Amino acid sequence: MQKMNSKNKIFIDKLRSSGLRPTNQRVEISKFLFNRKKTFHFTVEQLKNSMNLKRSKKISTATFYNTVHALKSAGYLKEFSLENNTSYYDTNVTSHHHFFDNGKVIDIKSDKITFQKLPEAPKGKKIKNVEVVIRLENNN
Amino acid sequence: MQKMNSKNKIFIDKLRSSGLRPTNQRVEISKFLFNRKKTFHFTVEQLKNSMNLKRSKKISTATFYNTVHALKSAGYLKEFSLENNTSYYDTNVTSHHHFFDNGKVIDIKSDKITFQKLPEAPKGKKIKNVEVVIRLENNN
DNA sequence: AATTACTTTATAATTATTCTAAAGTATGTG
DNA sequence: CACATACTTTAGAATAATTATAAAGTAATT
Ligand SMILES: [Mn+2]
Ligand SMILES: [Mn+2]
Ligand SMILES: [Zn+2]
Ligand SMILES: [Zn+2]
Repeated sequence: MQKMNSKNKIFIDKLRSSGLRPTNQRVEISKFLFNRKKTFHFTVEQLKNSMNLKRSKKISTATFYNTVHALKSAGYLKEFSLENNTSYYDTNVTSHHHFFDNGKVIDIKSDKITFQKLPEAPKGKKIKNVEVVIRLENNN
Repeated sequence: MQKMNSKNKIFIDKLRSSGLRPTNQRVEISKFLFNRKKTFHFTVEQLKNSMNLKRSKKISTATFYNTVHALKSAGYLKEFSLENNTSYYDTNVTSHHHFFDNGKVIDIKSDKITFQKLPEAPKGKKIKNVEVVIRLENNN
C-alpha cells in the first residue's frame, strides 16, 4: 500500500496522469526524475544504473523502460537523439536548444537564440518546431 | 582486376583516399552514393536494401558498414542522428541544416538560416558548429 | 475472502551494429 | 608465370539497446 504523504503528491500525479498506478518503484523513478531544480538529461541505462546503485532490491530494466515511455507519452519527458544508438530523455519538455560537448548535454533557453532568417516550410507543410544543437570543443 | 575506365575515376579516388582498394563492391557503393546531383541521406540498412535489390550476388552487410565507415572517416560522408536507433549518413559533409518531416530528411543550405542572437560557449570551450533541425507537420 | 485488474520481473526476442575467422582475390618478387 | 604475402569479402557469432512475453506478485473491487 502506498502511504500518501502529500510530499510525493506531485510525483504521484505525474504517474496517475500518465495512466500509471503509483507503485513504489514508479514513485521512486518519478521522484528521481522530477525532484530537482535543473533540467535532467539521461538515457534509460544511466537512469537505471544510478538508481539501482544505492538499492538492495533492484528495479528491473523493463520497469524503467515502461515508466519512462509512459511519462514521455504523457508529455512529462521529451525524447531526443544526439549521437546514434541511444535515446536521450529530457525533463525539459519545451522546445529548446542544446549545447553538446563530448557526450554532455546542456540546455540553452529558447530566448538565447533568435533567428534573422528562417526558410519557409515546403508547401502543404508547416513548421512544428526549430531546434538548434551547438557542438562544442575545447579551445586552445 | 579492376578495369580502370576513367568514368569511375572520381569514385575510385574517394575509396583510395579513404584507405580502401577499389574493389568491385566498393566501387559500386561509391558510385551509388556519390553519382547523383542531390544530397543523399541514408541509413546503412536502406543503402544495403536498395543496392542489393537489383543484384543477383548480394554485397554483404559487413562490406556496407566497413565502406561507409571508411568514407565517413575520410570525410566523404557525415553521420547524424535524428530519431534514435539508427545512424543516418549524409553525402553533404558541410555543416548545414535540415528539415525533418516524418522520417524524410531535406537539406537546408547554411545561408538560408542566419542568427540574430547566439549564446557564447562556456568558458574553456568554443563552438565547433551550429546545426538546426526544423521539424515539419502537415498543415490542414 | 474471492475475483479481477494491473505490475514487476526474469528471460527471450529483436534490431542495429560490430567482430571474427575462414575462404577469396589481388599484389609483389624472382 | 609460381609462390608468398597482403588485403577483402562474407557468413555467422557477438554485443548493446530496446521491446516482448508470460509467470508470479500486488492492489482494487465486490
Ligand atoms: Mn544504433
Ligand atoms: Mn536505440
Ligand atoms: Zn534539454
Ligand atoms: Zn543533409
